[in-house]
Amino acid sequence: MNNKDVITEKQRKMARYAKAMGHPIRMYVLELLSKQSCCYSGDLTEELPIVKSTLSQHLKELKDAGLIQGEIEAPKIKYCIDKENWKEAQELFKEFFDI
Amino acid sequence: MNNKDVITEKQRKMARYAKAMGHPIRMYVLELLSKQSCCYSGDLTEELPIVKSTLSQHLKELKDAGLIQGEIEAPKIKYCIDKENWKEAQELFKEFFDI
DNA sequence: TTCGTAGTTCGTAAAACAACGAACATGCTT
DNA sequence: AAGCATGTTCGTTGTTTTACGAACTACGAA
Repeated sequence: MNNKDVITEKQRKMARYAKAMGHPIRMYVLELLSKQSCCYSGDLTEELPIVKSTLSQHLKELKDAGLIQGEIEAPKIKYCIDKENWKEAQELFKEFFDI
Repeated sequence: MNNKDVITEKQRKMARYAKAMGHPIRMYVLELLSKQSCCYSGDLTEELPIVKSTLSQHLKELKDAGLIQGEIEAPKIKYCIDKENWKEAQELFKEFFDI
């Protein structure tokens, strides 16, 4: 109906991923996970200059964006990259930056 | 230098670029400019479902993030990719996604 | 000089984000 | 059952983002 809707689905998806990556703390977490397969929230709270509730919110955002996933490993939660979406993001950025 | 600051300069820079890319309108503009070298604000207002003042704000954000630059060509303003920073972003994302 | 075009800036309002501490939920271990 | 460890959720606060229309600025043309 709206012929002014020129924004593509790819652009929306990339914006969604990019937005999730738009905070230093979240970039830190993503880079860590992309390199070491998994980690626990507690590991991060020790290293990072934020309290656990704030970290929890950042992790939730990354999860909502689909970039990471959490697996219960009581009483902890193991976080890893969501490989499927990670790959999609990878492809999108690759195509976007023409690399 | 704060030695408790585990967040790297690269992570901060990427977060800054990612944040600027974190909106569909801005992704649209960036993709357009990455493909056609330049455009005018008026061209965009016609295509996009937002008013010119809103577009102006988005362009300002892209400019502040360093991803685009504007050149006065009275009475218009010609927008292009900021090639130097674009290249930096390219490298950062490339390294980050390991591509 | 006055008018029109092209954009930016200002003022405003609603929504989203970011951070914290307190309270809560969960599931081991005594 | 009671306590502990690990996180999440809630409530609050202040900031930032997104969007709009109105007002403004800059410049070229009539």
